[in-house]
Amino acid sequence: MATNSDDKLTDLEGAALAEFARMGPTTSYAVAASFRASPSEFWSGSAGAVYPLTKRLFERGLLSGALSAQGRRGRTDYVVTDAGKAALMDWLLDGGRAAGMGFDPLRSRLIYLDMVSASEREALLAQVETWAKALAQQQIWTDRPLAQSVHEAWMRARLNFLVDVTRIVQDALPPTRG
Amino acid sequence: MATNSDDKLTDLEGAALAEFARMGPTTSYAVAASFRASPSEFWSGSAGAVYPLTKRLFERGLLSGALSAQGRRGRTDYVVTDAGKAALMDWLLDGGRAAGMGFDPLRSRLIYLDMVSASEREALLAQVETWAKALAQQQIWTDRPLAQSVHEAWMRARLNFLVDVTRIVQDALPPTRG
DNA sequence: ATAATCATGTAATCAGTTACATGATTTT
DNA sequence: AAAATCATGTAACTGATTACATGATTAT
Repeated sequence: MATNSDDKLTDLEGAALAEFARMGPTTSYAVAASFRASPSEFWSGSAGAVYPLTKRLFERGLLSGALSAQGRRGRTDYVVTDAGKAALMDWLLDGGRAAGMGFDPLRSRLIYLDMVSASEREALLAQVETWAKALAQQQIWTDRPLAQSVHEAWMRARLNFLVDVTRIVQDALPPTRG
Repeated sequence: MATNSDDKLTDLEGAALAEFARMGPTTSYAVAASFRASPSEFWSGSAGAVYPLTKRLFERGLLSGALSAQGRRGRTDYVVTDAGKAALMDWLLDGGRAAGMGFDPLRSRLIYLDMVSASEREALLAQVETWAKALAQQQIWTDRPLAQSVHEAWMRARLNFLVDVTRIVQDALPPTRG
């Protein structure tokens, strides 16, 4: 028999499956909207991303689609299958991948901060601090306390990182030009 | 006159330009190697990514390529042009983008952690902690003290986040099943 | 001599982006 | 009636992935 659980879920696929699982039988549209509502700029939640992705998950047997017949409007409500639940757990509990460093636009820049002048450096750090503080106070997931708590913890950690790194940079780099 | 600085650099392009700037006249091969050596799993540093990217930057006038004639081996050493330096600074000092949340594989999973049992949850957090601690102690950029310091600060922040979040999850979720 | 590394590139594929297109339903 | 939102999807494009292919140079 052909094994169809060839490869692991991508992070976007995993997150999408989790959203379908969380929201019960629901549409691609709703999942896309929930990505757009998240504070991460990383996944656009565009139709061009989510509809093909949903189709993929469906074809792999991880979602089953029941077209809801109420009204004449075309609408497919998906449910996570048993295979889908197993794949979701594999993704969710994958400690190796969870431990990865991911991508951070601030960190990516900081390692080159010796290329700019002290004033430019300070301006950048000050600007990021302002915006990070604003983001930290936002109520985003009023309906999902765990997600909101995680977000707040993340923003706290990021702010601490910023303070830490500001001190490091101050110490490591001369006050004039790098 | 045709303006050719239409759009901004992507993060990968910015980082690549910065690497070219840092390493002086050097090859795509060397830049790719430096991406592979970085602790981030995010950019593969594969030839298929870096050679086309270098070509793009060259065609946009941000890099100029001087083919080094020593030996018969084909080899192009690139230098960052003045336009390239300007573009690099635009990317590097873009506070708005630097303040973005990026992508974190742990954070992406944590917000769904109410879907698993207490023991699974604890196993995941413990596993991530172990691996994160291992990563935190690695000496990666022995030749680049700023990059190394930033990396260490990042891993510290990530570990603090993990501790913080572990407490939050413990408080928020019942000890048995979510 | 052999193996490792330096160096460049392409091919097939995959998955994402923005933008467009359509039309039903619901709210104002 | 008009506007907003729900809902689905496609098209053109961009950029990244893995894998392959080639060959020179350097180290063992």
